[in-house]
Amino acid sequence: MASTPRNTTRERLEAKDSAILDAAERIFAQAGFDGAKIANIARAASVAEGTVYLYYKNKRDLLAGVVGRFWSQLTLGAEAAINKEASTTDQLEQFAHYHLQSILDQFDVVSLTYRAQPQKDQDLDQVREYVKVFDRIMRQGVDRGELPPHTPIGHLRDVFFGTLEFSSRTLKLRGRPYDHSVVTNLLSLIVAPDQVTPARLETTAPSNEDLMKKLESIQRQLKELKTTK
Amino acid sequence: MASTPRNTTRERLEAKDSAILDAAERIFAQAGFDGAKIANIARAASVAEGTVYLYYKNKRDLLAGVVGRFWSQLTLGAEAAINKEASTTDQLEQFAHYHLQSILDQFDVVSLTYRAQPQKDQDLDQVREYVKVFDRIMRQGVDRGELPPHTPIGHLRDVFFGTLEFSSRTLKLRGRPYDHSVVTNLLSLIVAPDQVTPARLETTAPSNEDLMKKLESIQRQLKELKTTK
DNA sequence: TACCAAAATGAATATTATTCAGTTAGAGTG
DNA sequence: CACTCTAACTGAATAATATTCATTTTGGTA
Repeated sequence: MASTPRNTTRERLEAKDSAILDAAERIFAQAGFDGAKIANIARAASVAEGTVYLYYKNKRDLLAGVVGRFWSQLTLGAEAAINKEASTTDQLEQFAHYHLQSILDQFDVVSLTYRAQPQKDQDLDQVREYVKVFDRIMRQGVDRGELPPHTPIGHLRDVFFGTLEFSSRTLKLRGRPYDHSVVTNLLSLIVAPDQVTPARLETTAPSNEDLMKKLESIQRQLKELKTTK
Repeated sequence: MASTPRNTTRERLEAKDSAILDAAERIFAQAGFDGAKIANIARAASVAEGTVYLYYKNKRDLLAGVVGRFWSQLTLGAEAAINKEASTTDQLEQFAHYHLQSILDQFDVVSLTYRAQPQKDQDLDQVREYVKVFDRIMRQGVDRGELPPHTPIGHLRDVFFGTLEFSSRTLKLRGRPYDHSVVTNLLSLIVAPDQVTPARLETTAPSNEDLMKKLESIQRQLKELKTTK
């Protein structure tokens, strides 16, 4: 009952909790929610099966622990990756880059996030914290006058995270690695056009080759018209 | 062995399959994947538990059946909801409206989609079919000259579906109904600026971009001519 | 009608998440 | 240091449920 209870007991408990989460993360990521057996997780963490249930109410709660820790760490990493002195555009790019890279890197854990939020239960708090990183950059951008005063931050938040997540799935599906054009493209949509060097949609200015192709197409259609007539 | 085997046996089987899918959809949507018991689904479909396994290899396969049917029907509905004569912008708006409305309406079934795609297995074919609706509109838009020739359709596809899906989650989370501003906002990002805002003043000599626009306009007029014949 | 294969049944089996009665460890106390 | 008491831990027992399979039913065909 010391007034400074920084005893080793707490440390031991936290270490064990950590070991369980480590094992669970590895096995969940590898085998998926259904494929992961509590018996295997317990063995990997060097504890008895029953011990897992002293730390987590059930399998789903254990998953929530894994996923929550993941997003917490992601939030820390994001804040480290963003230079708060930089322009809004640059900060957004830094964040988008960090986010896409991270969710590609740990795609399996990210996928588990959906299993952890059964329908209408409240979101994981840690995910909500992470999302606030975006809101902060945007609000700062408006305050600084680098974004229009009526910027619809809420809408753009869904554009930002939705696009990056779907892009990551597309890249994974095609077996492709990180692709920065995804980030460039997204940014050109979100921030005012004149703040991004390349044109909107990263559409390169039409080359003479493009013009020629278009002309050939028109020529073809003219020929068709003439023959149908 | 009739050459027209439109016997009642096949119909009976299909009706039973349908009944099983109906029951499964209802119970999966209501209770989630884990909460849904095969026993309940079988009872709701008025068949024995074993019968379910004559139609589907296992519970996950049954879920895939439910989800696949859902996206197939969505594809049909989308094609009916889109006026192929309308401008690209209008078609996109029709599709976005239809999509957002649908995934809000049947949010629970949509959520199940993720369970049906275990990690690195190939996507559900029916989802891929659905996505093609977007690609078709965009390709048509480029061909018609209503979109720039280098429009990054692949990227924009992720923007489109990612944004709408995340927006639907946000709306559900907040207990909000369908909100058309989501669609408007998204479209203003995707379609070329000059289709939403007035063109800027051009004081410089005509660029390739200007030439291209002129050509595109001509092309559009030619197409119209062709179709009116 | 009799026959046969396909379809259907549901009790039995197998797999696992979860519980709990019993055991161990280690901090506090004299 | 020995003793006590509680919190932490254990793993065999339990419960829930997905899946199987030996048996029965059905419906088309000769």
